[in-house]
Amino acid sequence: MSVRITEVEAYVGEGVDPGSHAFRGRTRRNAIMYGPAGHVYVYFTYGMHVCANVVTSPDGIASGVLIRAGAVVDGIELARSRRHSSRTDVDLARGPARLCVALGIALEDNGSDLFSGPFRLDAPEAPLPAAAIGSGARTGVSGAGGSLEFPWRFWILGDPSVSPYRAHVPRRRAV
DNA sequence: TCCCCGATTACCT
DNA sequence: GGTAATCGGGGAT
Repeated sequence: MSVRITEVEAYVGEGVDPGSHAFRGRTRRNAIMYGPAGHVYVYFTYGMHVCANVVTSPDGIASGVLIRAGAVVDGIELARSRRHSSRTDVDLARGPARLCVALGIALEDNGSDLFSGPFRLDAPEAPLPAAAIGSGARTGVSGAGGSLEFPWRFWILGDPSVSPYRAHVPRRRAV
């Protein structure tokens, strides 16, 4: 099956981007981010969800682009069977964890190569004009990393498969 | 070891 | 619009 990617977020590396898993340096979890570009960095979060990034920098330098949402292009029956709780087709891959379920991306796919592994990334048939792409603060990232200091969320304007923007500040435990 | 909280989602009212 | 679910990462002790 395939999706057309409609929303992404960029994360760069060590000591530069406080929203990045690699901000504090290399760990077992983020090791793939430090590898060569074109590999998939998959991580587990909230005790139940999996999200996927494409590594975008040369070997030794950490970075990644989180794939946040997509619209199913082919294989919609398969996507529906994987995303049983999805009420509408537009929600099948609307959100980073939902997208992984729809595409069948699991933790064990961490590190897979987009040029030789089970997943592939194609260029769009026709590039979108810049005016069709929105940008802003990243979703769900606390602190400065989630502010407009790092306006590295990009989405296709008006596309219904783009995940809803959460403007609220992450909850903080009351004193 | 302990402990807080997260690159979220589904389901409730 | 609010919140429970659920567990591993990694900083703190």
